[in-house]
Amino acid sequence: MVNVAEVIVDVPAMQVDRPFDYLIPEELTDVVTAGMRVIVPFGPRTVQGFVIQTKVTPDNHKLKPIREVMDLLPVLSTELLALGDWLAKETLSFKVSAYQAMLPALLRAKYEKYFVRLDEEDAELEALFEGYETLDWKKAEANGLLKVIQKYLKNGQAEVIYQVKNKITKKKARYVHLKKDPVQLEEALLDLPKSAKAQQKVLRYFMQTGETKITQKALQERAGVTTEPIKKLAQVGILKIVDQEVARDPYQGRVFEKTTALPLLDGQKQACDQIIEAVEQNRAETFLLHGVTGSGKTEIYLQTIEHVLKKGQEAIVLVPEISLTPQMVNRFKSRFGDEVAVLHSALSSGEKYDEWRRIEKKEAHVVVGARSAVFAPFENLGMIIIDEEHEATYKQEDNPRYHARDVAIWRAARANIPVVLGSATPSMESFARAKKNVYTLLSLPDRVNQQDLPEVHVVDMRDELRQQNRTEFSRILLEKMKDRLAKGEQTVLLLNKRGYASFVMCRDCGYVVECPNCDISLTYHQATHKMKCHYCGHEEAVPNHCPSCESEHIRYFGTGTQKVEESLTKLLPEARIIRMDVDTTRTKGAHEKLLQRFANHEADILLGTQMIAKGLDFPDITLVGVLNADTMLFLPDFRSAERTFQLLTQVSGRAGRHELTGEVIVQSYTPEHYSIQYAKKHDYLGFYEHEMQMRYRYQYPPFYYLTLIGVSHEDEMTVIRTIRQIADYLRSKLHQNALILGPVPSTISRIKNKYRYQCMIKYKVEPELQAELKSILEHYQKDQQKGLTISIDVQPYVLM
DNA sequence: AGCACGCCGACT
DNA sequence: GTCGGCGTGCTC
Repeated sequence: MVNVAEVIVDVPAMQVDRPFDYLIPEELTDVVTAGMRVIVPFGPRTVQGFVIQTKVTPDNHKLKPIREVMDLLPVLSTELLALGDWLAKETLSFKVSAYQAMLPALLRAKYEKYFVRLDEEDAELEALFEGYETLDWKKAEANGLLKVIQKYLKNGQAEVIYQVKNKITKKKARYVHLKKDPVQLEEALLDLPKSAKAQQKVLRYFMQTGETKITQKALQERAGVTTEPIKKLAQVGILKIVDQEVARDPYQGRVFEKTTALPLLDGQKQACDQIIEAVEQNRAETFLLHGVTGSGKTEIYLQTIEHVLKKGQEAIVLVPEISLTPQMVNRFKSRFGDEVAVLHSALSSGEKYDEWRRIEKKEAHVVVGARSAVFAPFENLGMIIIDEEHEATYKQEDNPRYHARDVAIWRAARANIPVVLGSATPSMESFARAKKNVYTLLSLPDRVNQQDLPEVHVVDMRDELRQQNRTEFSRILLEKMKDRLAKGEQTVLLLNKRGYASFVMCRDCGYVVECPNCDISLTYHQATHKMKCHYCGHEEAVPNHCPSCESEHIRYFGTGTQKVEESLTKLLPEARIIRMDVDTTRTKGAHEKLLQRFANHEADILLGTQMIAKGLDFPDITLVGVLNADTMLFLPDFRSAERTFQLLTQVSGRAGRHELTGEVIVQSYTPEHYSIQYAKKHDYLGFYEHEMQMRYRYQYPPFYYLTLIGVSHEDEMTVIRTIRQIADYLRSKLHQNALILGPVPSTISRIKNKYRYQCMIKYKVEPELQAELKSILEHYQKDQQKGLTISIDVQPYVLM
C-alpha cells in the first residue's frame, strides 16, 4: 500500500481537466494534504498542481512521485476546493482555472525552461552557453540556436530543465538593532573621534529614545544622517543591520479615527434586526436590502458585521471596484480597525497577497473587496454582503465566467449564513426574486437626514438645438452652475461615456476611420494625437484628408471630457474645474487626490465619467448635471434601459446628501423614454413594473435564462459553418420552448482579424443544457487547437 | 497546453 | 537517403 495524492495539474486543456494520481514520497507523507500546491512531473514537463485529495492505494509501481510541495499549509480549504469544482461545472471552465481564480495572482506558478550544459570539455558547447552552465530557452530560441543544441541533447552533453517558480517575494525592510546597553553606549560615544559627528548623532538618538530596534530608513530620517555612519557603527559591533520580512500595509501611516455605531432609524433598525436574527439562527437566507441613496445601508452593514464578529465569525463585503474609494474603506477601517483586510485592483500584487495572507492567518476577520474577494479564505464565515448588487462588475467577463452573487449564495448555503444584497436600484432578477419570496425584501424608503430626494429636471436637448444652442450645456444647466458658483456651492457633471467614444468622420461622405483588424471605429486620443483601436491596440496617425473622398472636412465626433472641459472654461471662465477620467486618474492614488482636492473646495466643478457616479459624499454638492443621459440607451443590449435608470438614480443621489437641498439636471435627446422619466420621479417600483413588462414581452431575464455561445476564427466561412452546426445541434436537443436566436455576427464582428459570430439560447428549464454544451466543447476540441475559439457564457451580463 | 512520435514531400 | 512539415495522441 502506498500514499497517493490526486492532483489537478496546471494545464488548462479539456483532455487533462481531471485528477492525476501521484505517489507521495515517504518524507512528505504527513506533509501533503488536500488544498496544497505541489510541483509534479507531467509528461516531459514539470508543472504546478493542486492536491484535491489524498488516499492509500495498492502499489502499482506506475505512479510518478510528487517532486516538491509549494505550501506547508493548504492554500485552498475543502470548502474552496468544492466551490472550485462547482464553479468549473457551472461556468464550463477548467478546474485549474477555477482554483486559480480563487487565489491571489502571486500564487500562480511561473514556468521556466532552460538548458544545462553537462559536458564541460566541449569548446563549441561552451561557446554556445557563453561560458555559463545554463542557457535560457527563450534566449537560445531568439538567437536561433535550438537546432544546434538539439544535437547535444541527443548525445547527452546537455539537458532541458523545466522549472516551476514561485512568484512570491517577501517585502524586506532593513532594520538596525542596538547591540550595546546604555552604559556601553556612553563609553562608545566618548571613544568616537570628535570629527565623527554623524556617528555621534546616531548614538545620541538611541540614548535619547531608549529604542533598541528601528528601521534604517526611520533612523536616517530622525537622526538626520546618511547610510555611512550606520554602516561604520555596525562594523565596530555597536549596531547590527538585519534584513527582516515585513507585511506590506497599503494603509500604513494612516490614522483611522475610531467610530462607534450610529443611532438607527426605524427602518434601518428593523432591517438590522432581521439580518442579525438570521446570523444568530445560522440561517442561509438571502436578503435584498432596497434603500434609496442616502438611506444608510452602510451603517446597517457595519452594525450587522459587528454582530458577526462578536459571534466569533467572519464577514465578506463586496463592493464594486469603482466605489472602493478611500472614503468607503475608511468607514470600515475606522469601525473595525486592523480587523479589516482590503482587496482591490489598485493594490500591487504583493500588497494583495499580503492582505490575503492576513485573512488566511486569521489576523483579519472582515474583508472589503471587489468581485474576487468573495473567495476570501475564511473558515468560519458569518455573513456575506454585496453592496450595489446590480453592478455588472460582479460578473467576471473571462473564464471562469462566474457571478459573485451566485458564489456568495453557494458559500452561504453551505455555511448556513445570510447573504445581504444591497442596492438603491436592484437588478430586475433580484427584485423579482424578492417579490417571489425567494429573497427577503428589506426596504429603506427614507434618507437618514430626512432630506427629500433632489428634484430632477429633464432638459430636451433637441429644443436647445432649435434655439441655436450648440454647446454641450443647456441654458438652464448653465444658469444653475452660475448660481452655485455665486453661492460657493459645488457642482458635479457626469459625462456618460459608454457607447460614445470619440471617432473621426468625414463630414462630406460620412467615412469613418476604422481598424484594419477589427470591425470597430478607431478612437481619437488627444494625448498622443493618434487614432487607436480599443481592442487590438492598432495605432495610426489622424488623417488630414478623407481617405475615401479626399475632402478636408474630416473631424472628430463624440464628446470627450477634455472637450467638455474646454468649452466649460469658455462659458464659465471663473470656475475652477477638476476633470476625472481614465487619463487623469491613471497613476496610483490620483483618484483619491482629485477627490480630496474637491472635498477641500479647491474646485467648483467636478467633471467626470461613470467613476464619479458612486460614493461621492460631500456636503456642498447641490447640483448634479448629466450631460448626455441617453447615449447608452440604444446599445444593443436588453439591459440598457435598466443601466440608464440605475446610472441616473445613482448620480442624482450625489446631490444634497447633507443640509443643503440638491438639484439634478438631466440632459437628453429622448427625454420621454421611460427610464429617464422614472428616474426623474425617483420611482424604482414604477420602473420595475414597466421594465418587467418589456422583459416579458421580449422574453428576456428574469423570465428566461440566457446563454450566449460565440465562435471565432480567422476564416469567416469556418465560423459560420461551425456556429450553424452548433445551433442546429442545440435545436435538435433542447426543449421546444427553448429559443435559439441566430447565428448572427457579434456586435463587433471582427477582433484581431478573427471573425466573430454568436447565437443566444433563451430557455426556462433545460436540465440537459450543461451536458450538451460540454459535449459541444468536446466535439470541437481538435478544431480549437487550430485557431477556432468557442466561448460559452452562461447568463451573460453584457451582450456585446 | 506542449511535447514526442510518426508519416509524407523536398532537398543535400 | 535525410530534414522538416504538420497531423495524432498522451500526459499519473
